[in-house]
Amino acid sequence: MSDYLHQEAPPATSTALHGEQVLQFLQVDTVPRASTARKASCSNCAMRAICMGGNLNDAERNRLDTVIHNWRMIRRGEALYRAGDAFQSIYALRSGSFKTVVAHQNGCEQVSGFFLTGETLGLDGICTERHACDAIALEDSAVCVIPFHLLEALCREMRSLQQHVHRMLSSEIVRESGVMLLLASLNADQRVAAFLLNISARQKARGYSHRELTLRMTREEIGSYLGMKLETVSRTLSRFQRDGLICVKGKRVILQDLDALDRI
Amino acid sequence: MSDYLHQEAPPATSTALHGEQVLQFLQVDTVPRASTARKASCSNCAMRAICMGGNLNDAERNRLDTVIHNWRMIRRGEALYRAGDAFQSIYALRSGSFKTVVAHQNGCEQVSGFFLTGETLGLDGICTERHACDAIALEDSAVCVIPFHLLEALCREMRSLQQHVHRMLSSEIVRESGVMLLLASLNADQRVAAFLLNISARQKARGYSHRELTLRMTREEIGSYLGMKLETVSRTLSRFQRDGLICVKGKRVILQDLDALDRI
DNA sequence: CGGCAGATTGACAACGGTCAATTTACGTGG
DNA sequence: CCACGTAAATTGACCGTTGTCAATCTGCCG
Repeated sequence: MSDYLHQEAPPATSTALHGEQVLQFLQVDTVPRASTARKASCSNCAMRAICMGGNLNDAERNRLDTVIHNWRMIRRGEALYRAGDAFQSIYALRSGSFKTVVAHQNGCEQVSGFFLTGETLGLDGICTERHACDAIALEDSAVCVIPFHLLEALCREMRSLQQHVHRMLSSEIVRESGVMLLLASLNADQRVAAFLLNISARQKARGYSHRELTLRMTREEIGSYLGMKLETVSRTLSRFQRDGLICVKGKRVILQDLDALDRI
Repeated sequence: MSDYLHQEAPPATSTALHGEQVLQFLQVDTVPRASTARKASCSNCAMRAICMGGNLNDAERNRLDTVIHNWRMIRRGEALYRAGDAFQSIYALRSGSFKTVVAHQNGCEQVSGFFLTGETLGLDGICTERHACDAIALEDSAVCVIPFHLLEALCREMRSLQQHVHRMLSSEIVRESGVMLLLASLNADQRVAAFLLNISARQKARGYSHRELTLRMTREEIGSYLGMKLETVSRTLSRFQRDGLICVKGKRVILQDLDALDRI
């Protein structure tokens, strides 16, 4: 159940973030200024273990630094990019969270993914040189800007980086297969349970609590992602609460019985 | 509507296959022998315009030939690879068609894609070094075997090939986003219409008729892919026929009113 | 404190699922 | 070439889950 929505292969070093690293990370995060661009550095980034440079050594990470020139702040509700925008860079999420939204001519649109700290955005733009969806910040967020042609050039020189980029692309494919499975074969209860467990697992991989979640997205956005109406999401969460599986307080959800959720 | 299921960016040279190319292609196809391995060559392959070497020049294609050692016949119903198999190669579909199936512990499984001649299989295996799904031949088929580590090595030397591989991976991501949109926001009629139009567009890109389709998969497989039951697929096709949109004769479907299908 | 977006809950309807009965298509062997 | 057996497809009747519409409640921010 929990891996239907599997977002990303869990990092080999899931030894979490503690003490100094978190502080350092938060310092960066607490200088929010919309649209600011600043020098970014992988070498001393708290996310380096689970981000782009996951399987690189120090020397390699220093080379990666040369192509990651800066980072941007995106305020809640603002777009990092929009469908149709020219594709130039991919983005490593340094702090905050995003949703991606695919739209269709007739006006219908759907949330195609949620992205948490350490995950990578923008891969959809590579094939056509234009982004295929909107990426909207769910809270004030910071992203590292990685110009893709520079990354490609470096990939031609560094086997380890090339491998990482290929794995990143492939794991996005596998993640989406999981969502397809969820949408095509699970009922409403199972979808919501899978969603909660998926967020939980991703929080855990980042060293945060996997039992206390803060859902930054609305019920409507969850529903859109899961292919159901917001009322059904709300009803399902309420029922889970009545049954003692979770405790819901608005956007805060505590998972009280992970095993039972997994068995749904 | 038609691009919900968009499988692959339409090839720049959609000038189709004619005369000699098709004959040559069919010759290859008519030497089916299960599990045979033979020398493959991109340079004189009928699929070269829409396959791996799409944007390569002759010299580059010759270099690509050095990593594509052979091709394999897979009989209808047999697996090219199975979930959990060690990942070593990706596969270019030379003739025939495949379905990919993702499974889950509790026994439920879902068709995650259909692959036609010229399309590429196996990208799901890159991220974990193991395949994430089964690939099953829907008819006797032939695939070119492309050892991925050799392809990666060549990508480090050839910018154009590197770009092609990245685009291929990215377009698989975009394709799956389209399926997610379909599964989450369309009703049964719209899903079936989108499915037919998608197959039609892909046939057209390969120089085949886009009005006369031969659906090699069963109603159950279509239903699995579209997240609905086989009875609903069957009923929907029957109704489309009653309304004069299509003509159904078992696995043969003629699209009589493409515009109306698109407007559903 | 007021205004508003977001969330919850209820009543009812409808779309698609389930179960079952036939019919059709296909591959195998006589 | 036809007969048979099995898998696939079609169609109908009925039911349940989820969507729709509406009322109400909660929480946040100016």
